Amino acid sequence: MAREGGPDAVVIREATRRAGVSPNAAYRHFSDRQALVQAVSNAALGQVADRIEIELNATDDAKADAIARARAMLRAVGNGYIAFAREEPGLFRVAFEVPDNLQHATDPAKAGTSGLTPFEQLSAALDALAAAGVLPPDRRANAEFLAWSAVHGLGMLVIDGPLRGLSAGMIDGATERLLDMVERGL
Amino acid sequence: MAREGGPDAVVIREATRRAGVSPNAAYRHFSDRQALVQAVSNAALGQVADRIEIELNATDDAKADAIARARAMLRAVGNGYIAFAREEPGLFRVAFEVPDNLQHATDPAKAGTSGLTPFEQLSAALDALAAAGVLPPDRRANAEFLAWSAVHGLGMLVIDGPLRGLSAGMIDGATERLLDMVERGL
DNA sequence: TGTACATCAGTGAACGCGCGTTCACTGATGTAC
DNA sequence: TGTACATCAGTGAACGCGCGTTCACTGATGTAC
Repeated sequence: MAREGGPDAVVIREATRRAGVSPNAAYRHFSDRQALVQAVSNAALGQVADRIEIELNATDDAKADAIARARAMLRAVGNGYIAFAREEPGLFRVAFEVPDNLQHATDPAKAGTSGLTPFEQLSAALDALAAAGVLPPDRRANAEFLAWSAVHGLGMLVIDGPLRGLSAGMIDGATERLLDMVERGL
Repeated sequence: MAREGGPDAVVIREATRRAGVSPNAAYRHFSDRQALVQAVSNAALGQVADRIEIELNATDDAKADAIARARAMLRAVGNGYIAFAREEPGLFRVAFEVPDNLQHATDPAKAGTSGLTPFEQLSAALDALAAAGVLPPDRRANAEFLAWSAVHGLGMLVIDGPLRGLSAGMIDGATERLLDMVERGL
C-alpha cells in the first residue's frame, strides 16, 4: 500500500483486508494507525539503505586511492538515494515524510544489511572524504544536511513535484550534475 | 486551510463551511475538488514569488559589480524560497506537491508582483550569472534543476521531514552553507 | 418605461464511501502444577 | 499424564465521522426588446 500510494495509503482497514482478516485484528499488532505507519516507514528506510548498499558495493575499491574511493562512496550514496526515489516513490515518501526524527537506528528495521541507516551511510562517506583530507574539518561538520538536501530535493521534485514530467534521460543527467555540484561545492 | 494543513486539508466541505455557504455551492466556482486545490496551489506559488521578491529587493544593487549582483540575486532567490518554506510550510507544500507541471505563468496567480514565477526568478538569477561570465554556458543549461533541488530539499527536510527538529539557528546556518555549496558547485 | 426571460449563486436533502476505533466475545495454543 | 488456567490472535457487529458529489429547486439580478 505504501508502495502504491505513499503515506496516506497506509490505512488499517485496507491492510487487514489484504491480510484476509477483520479490521480490528490489526489492534493486536499496532496500537493505532500511526504505529502502523511508523513501522512501515522504518521498513522503507531500511530498503533505502539496502538500495544505497547496492551502489556502494558496485564501486570499484581496488584500484583507486583513498580520495577517489571516498568520492565514489559519496556518489554511490547519492545515486542510490535518487535511484530509490525513482524506483519506489511511494516507499520513498513514506520513509521520509513520517514524523520520526531519529535517523539513527533505534529500530533495526531502519538499517540495511550493513547495519547502517541511510543517514549513517552518508555520514560514513563524508567521514571518508574528511579522512582522505579533501574535506576540511570545518566543512565536514553537518555536511550531511547539505548533501542530503540536494539529493532529497531532486528526488522530491522528480517523483512528486513540478519536475515529474522530466524524461528518464533528463533525470539521469540532472543527477550526475547534481552530484558534481555537491562534490565541488562541499 | 492550506496554510494550516497542506494539500490534504484543502477540502470542499470545510471551505464552504468557512465561506458560510452550503457544500454544493462550491460547484458554482470549481468543477471539482481537484480544481479547487489547483487554484490554491497557483495562489501559493504566487506568494512564494512575492516572498522571493522581498529578498531580491533587499539586495543592495548600487555599489556592486555585475558578478556580485548576480551572486546576490541567486542567494536572494534561495533565501526567499527557504524563508517561505519555514514561514508557511502548509502553503509551501501546496505550491509544490500538486500536479501542475508548468512552472511558467499560464495562470497569472502563479507569479509575484514582478510577473515572474519562482522558477522564472531563479532562471533570471542564473541568466545574470551567465551574463556576468561566472557561469559558463554549458553549466548554465538546466542549472535551475540543480539549484532548485538543493533549496527544495532543505525546505522539505526541515518542514516536513526528518530535520523537523532542527533549531532555527541550525537551519539558518545550514541555509547559508547550502547556498555557499550551490554557488561554488554550480 | 415596463416586461419577459436568461443567468447565476445559492439552498436543502440525500447518496454512498472508506475510514478509525470500540465492544463483547471465541477458540486454539501454551503452561504451571 | 492429566487438568485448570492464562494468553493471544482472531471474529462480528456497530459507532460516528467527514468527505465528494448529485438532485431538484429558489430567488435575486441583469438584459433584450
